[in-house]
Amino acid sequence: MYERKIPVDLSCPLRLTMSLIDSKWKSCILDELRCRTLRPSEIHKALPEAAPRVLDMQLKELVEDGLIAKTIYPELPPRSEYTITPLGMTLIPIIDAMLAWGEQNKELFVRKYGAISAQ
Amino acid sequence: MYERKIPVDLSCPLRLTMSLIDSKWKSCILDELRCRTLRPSEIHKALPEAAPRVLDMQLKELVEDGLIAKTIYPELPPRSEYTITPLGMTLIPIIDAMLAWGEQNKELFVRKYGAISAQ
DNA sequence: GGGTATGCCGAATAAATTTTCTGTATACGA
DNA sequence: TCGTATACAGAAAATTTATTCGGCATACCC
Repeated sequence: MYERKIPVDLSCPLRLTMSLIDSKWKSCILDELRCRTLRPSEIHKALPEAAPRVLDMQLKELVEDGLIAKTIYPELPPRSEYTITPLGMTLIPIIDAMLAWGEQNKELFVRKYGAISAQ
Repeated sequence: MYERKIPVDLSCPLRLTMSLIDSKWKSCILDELRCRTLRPSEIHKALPEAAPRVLDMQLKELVEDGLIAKTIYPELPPRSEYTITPLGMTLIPIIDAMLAWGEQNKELFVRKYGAISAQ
């Protein structure tokens, strides 16, 4: 993946948690997998705005971090599935809180930035 | 600040919330200001690992987003203070949840990455 | 004048992340 | 043989974010 040159201080619990989910699509992936199993192609369909390569990389990192699990079936054509792990499930309340916050305060920022806009 | 070329879809509530706090130090700044007013120099002291220039920029963005407020006193030498706003306070439960999660699962990732390490 | 302290900010550089493009592999069916 | 579908991954380019460097302004004190 990416070799960091500047280490991140993961002894700060806030930054540790952040580091696991603050890539562009990780929180969305966890949200998609919260209560269903999806194949890679289905995840791509669910998040069409994401570049497929990035989705693949972030899925791999989520697996490495133990937040989701991957099952590979020895079939042809190849088939695999992603599921959220018990550890990943413990992040869902945080995802939910962010979803709810965004929903509640949406109008404020639509007014400020437009529905689809720059940060 | 930074002019984005690729717009972010803020109509997704999850990504909207994320976009407000996923810069390197924003969540830490909100945590520092959660129950006290701090001067810029005090924020720098509280987060010594952050490059001062970055902290300044992220403080400015947090003000623009209405999550913190800045008071400038017309004195010399100049003095100013940052406070969290009521809107910013509504994010504190999310910060808290991430703090608690990181605290609870710290050992898992210390084993994996070391206390201070790459993502 | 020279040093301190405060708080900003422009610009260049460096690093990290995302995006795009391309290529691999396998077997099925037309 | 050719096209389809599935899934994965290397490499370069583009973009975004972070870092470093240097500078500005003001008034105080020595």
